[in-house]
Amino acid sequence: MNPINPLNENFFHRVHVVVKTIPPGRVTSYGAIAQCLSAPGAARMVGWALNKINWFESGIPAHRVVNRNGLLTGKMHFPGEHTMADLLRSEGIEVVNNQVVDFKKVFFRPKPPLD
DNA sequence: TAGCTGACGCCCT
DNA sequence: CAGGGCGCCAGCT
Repeated sequence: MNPINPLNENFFHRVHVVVKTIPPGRVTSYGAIAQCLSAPGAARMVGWALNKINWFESGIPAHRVVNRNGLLTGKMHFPGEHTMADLLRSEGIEVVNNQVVDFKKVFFRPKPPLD
């Protein structure tokens, strides 16, 4: 394919792309995505980006994105209170007390779209 | 138009 | 050890 200009695309769009690359049964952190986009510290924006998208409509597995502690901080924004946890469990991820068990093991480090 | 907020992360006190 | 504050970038009001 033609060389996609990563800088040409808004940070917003890039976040969506990266999150989509997260395989089932794996999770990542906001900071990892932000850092992946060469924007360390912009982790806030990552979660904020997911908030404005229709994850179920866009097909973006936002439930696979948790905070640096492996805590399901974004679950409160889901329609159900345990929707996020339920989705993760559905993929084989253990979730206890709103926290991903063995977060380090299921942690997936996303790579830049440019590759 | 300018300012504020926001699903976080790391440093300082 | 715990709590509070600042920084990140871009969309909203």
